[in-house]
Amino acid sequence: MYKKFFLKKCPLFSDLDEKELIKIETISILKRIRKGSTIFREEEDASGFFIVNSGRVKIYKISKTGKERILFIAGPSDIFAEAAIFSGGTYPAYANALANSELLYIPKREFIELLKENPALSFKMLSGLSKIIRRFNSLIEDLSLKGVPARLAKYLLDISLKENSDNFVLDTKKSDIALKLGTVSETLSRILKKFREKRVISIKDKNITVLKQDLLQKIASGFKI
Amino acid sequence: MYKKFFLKKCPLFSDLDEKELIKIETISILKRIRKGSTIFREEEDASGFFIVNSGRVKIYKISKTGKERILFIAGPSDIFAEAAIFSGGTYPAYANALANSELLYIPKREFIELLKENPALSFKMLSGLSKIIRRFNSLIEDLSLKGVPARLAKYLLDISLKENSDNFVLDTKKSDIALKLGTVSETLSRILKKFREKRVISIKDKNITVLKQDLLQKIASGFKI
DNA sequence: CGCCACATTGAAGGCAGTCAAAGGTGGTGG
DNA sequence: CCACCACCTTTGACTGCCTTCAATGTGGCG
Repeated sequence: MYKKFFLKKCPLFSDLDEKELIKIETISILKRIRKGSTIFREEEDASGFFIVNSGRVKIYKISKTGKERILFIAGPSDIFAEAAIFSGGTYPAYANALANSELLYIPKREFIELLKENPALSFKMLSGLSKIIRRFNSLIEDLSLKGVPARLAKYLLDISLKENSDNFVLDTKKSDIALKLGTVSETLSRILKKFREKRVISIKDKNITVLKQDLLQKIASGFKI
Repeated sequence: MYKKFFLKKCPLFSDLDEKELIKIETISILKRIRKGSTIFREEEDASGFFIVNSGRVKIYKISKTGKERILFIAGPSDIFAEAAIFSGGTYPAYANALANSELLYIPKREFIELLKENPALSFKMLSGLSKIIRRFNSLIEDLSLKGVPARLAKYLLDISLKENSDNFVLDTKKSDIALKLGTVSETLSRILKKFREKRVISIKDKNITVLKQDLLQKIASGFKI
């Protein structure tokens, strides 16, 4: 069936056998979410977690002053809110669809039942959760050790690495990239301009070419340009 | 036996029964670490994880510029480096003893064997890991949404809550507190001075009294004094 | 007493956020 | 097909927080 195809692509379930997959498939629910819709809010009761089939979902916090901080943008085959279901009964952040999205919803109650029956699944999820810890760890490092130019440099290098090319097109609007980097669009704009002036990159709209990868790497590790 | 007593206090194992505890006890090794000693370095092979019996251990990163950023100070019954053993084969940070410390070391290989034989253990650990994720989540929130005065206010409130008193003595030197709050001692000094001037707290050396808890709470959530 | 580590204070400078305004750019409806 | 609108992006000016550097203060201990 349709859903199983997506389950297989999710690292959390990638090692499961056919029988286990079918079980998860049966308890999961396919949800179509319209762009801009809120999937859940912070403090809301966590009734389950999600896997992204298609589209993009932003997971974010809002400060008392109304400022938004994106923790994570979940794309196809990413899962989110999975930590919520073990400890605490509420979601720790907001989730909102950046595009029309197709999500697989796995209800907490049924999934926990499943875990109890399939202990091997627990072990696999341990590794999944510790990957999240790694990601948070690196996010903390980024936030506390580096300034915005370094975070941006790292972000660009990451894309360049993933696309395996010095030339790539941003798939996110710049104001969202800014939020993801923990800054605002104005600052992002200025720093991109600086990078361009220093001939570190060339940029035309969303089209970016890395001109000096070595320098960009130095900037990513804190070097001031 | 001696070791089991500490295992029980650790949230990760709090749900385990007697038999499971004994098993972990048998594979664990008691280590005495002298103040100032390095327990492991970033990128080192992760051969296992630790539980603090007594003493204090700082987990920190070092930036390219040599700046130190404390991620976490582990005290009695805290565990650290547990995420390292599931994903990635190396430690993601440095660990150094702030005081003479007694640690319980749980070797990775044996522990994984144990998990395979005792699937229920995995399930219980899931909840432990997700608690850690919650903690990271709140750390990220602190770092990215708030300024130093707010972080300091929260830090003081946390201690006050833990000690269950408006009056307490700092057990850490101020320059280390500064690092933990992601700032430097000069800034910490200035903000403490400001708090004192505004009569939010009174402070004499390491002795602090919270005078206006409500105001301190407002500061912790972003209010500017 | 004098050293050492830690703490405090002052002055200066930079990074980044906010506010405001002026370009784009794409989509919609007339 | 064009005009308008909404949204995004860019730029400028300003402000404030925090860091850095440097100097001074303080307290413990040999």
